[in-house]
Amino acid sequence: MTDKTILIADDEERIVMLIGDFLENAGYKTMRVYDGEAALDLVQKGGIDLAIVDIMMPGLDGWALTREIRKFSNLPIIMLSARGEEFDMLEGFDAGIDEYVTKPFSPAVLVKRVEALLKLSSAQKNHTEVEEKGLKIDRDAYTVRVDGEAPELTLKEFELLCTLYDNAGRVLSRDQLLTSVWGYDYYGDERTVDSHIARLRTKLGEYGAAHLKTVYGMGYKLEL
Amino acid sequence: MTDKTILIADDEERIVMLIGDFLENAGYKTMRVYDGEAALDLVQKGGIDLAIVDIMMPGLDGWALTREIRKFSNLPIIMLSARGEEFDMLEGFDAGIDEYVTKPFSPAVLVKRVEALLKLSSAQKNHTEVEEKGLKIDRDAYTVRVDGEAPELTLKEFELLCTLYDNAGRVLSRDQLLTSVWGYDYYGDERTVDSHIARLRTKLGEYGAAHLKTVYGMGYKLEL
DNA sequence: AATTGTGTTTACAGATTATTAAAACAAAAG
DNA sequence: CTTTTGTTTTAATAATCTGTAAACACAATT
Repeated sequence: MTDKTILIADDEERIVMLIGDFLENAGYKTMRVYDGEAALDLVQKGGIDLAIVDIMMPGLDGWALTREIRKFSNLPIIMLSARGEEFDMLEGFDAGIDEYVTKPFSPAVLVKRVEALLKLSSAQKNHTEVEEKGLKIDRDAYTVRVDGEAPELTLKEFELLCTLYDNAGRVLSRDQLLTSVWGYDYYGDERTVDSHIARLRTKLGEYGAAHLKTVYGMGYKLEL
Repeated sequence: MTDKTILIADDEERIVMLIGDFLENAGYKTMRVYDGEAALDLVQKGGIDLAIVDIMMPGLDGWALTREIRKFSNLPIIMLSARGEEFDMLEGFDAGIDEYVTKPFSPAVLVKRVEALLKLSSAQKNHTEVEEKGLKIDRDAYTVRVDGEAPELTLKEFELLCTLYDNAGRVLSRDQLLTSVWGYDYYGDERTVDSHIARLRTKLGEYGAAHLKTVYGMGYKLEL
């Protein structure tokens, strides 16, 4: 099925349960938390495909949470705002949210938004056929083109590259890469990432050497 | 640059101008109308690549307009809805709209949606217009021609080939192939697919060897 | 310059996955 | 009923991928 995991963060337990159940009925997996810190934790761990966050939360509120997430990820974010709450939409979109929904809302509408947003972001990813300076990824065909070449990548290499690509320009730690590519329950050596990076680099040739960068003490990043 | 023409239909002049200017800045041509009838006229005349229509319009409203357009065209349509009209959106997707945006919205978001939608639909078109060299399938006659030869395929082989053909360039998992060719309720060994692929490959001769590819760890794909 | 922490490279065994061939099974045709 | 044809399963073999380790290289720190 869809197999997408959606994070719901709101301090009103009632709301979280309502949304959560509805989304699960629609075929999504959900993770439910009641404050911003917990949400941030989970997003950092990886494996989340979309987040629904309330503006008003104790501690880390919706804005702050969004800002934190945007430091390392392009995760689609839907913001929940209560009617009457000051909500400057322009500011919101600038801050990095992708959608917003005002309470009260019909859960069905929310599900539609979730679907639309997931479709949108996956469509964007799929159609990166606009030559990003030499690198072209086709997620349907599982192929890569770089500088006219079409190197044969293995599954792990391909997924690793996709993850780096989706977060292009951002440094990803080995741990983040492991949970993103290998899964959150992977137990194994962090050097594994190094090996695959190495293989990727050689397979991507000159482009790999130039754009797949190491950040000493931090991890790796792909610069487009 | 892009050279795409976008139709904007809304009775609120302010909105039309706002969207229009923004889209033109983004490199699109725009046509602006203030009611449904005028919009329908222009679409029928042709030359429109995408339409943005408001739900609330005098005369022909957004729903009716969409329904009329859908009678003769798959034109990508983005629906604008005012806050509070949210419930109606559910029907929208069924009625044939491709995207929706709630007012108030950030113009930047709208442009993003337009881009995504145009890319999506142009990709779909490309797919049907691709000239298939080498492989020709006649679904009525249940025959295949490849490199001048006309290999005799069995039913399963033929259907398997059709499925791969319809998704050419896309990797399909064994599971996807099983449900597509054998039916969703098929319970059986995934290796079955392998066997048929093997036979297809030999029957399709050189073409099969060259174009019917296996993606390690994922499944199979047909490259035209 | 030596030390320590960190990244790279290489090689390889074990694990996973795919291919092939053959046999078992099922359905249709003669 | 037998034969033929098509389909599925199984098992053996082949190909390939992947994680780890060890040696090496490089950077930062003292």
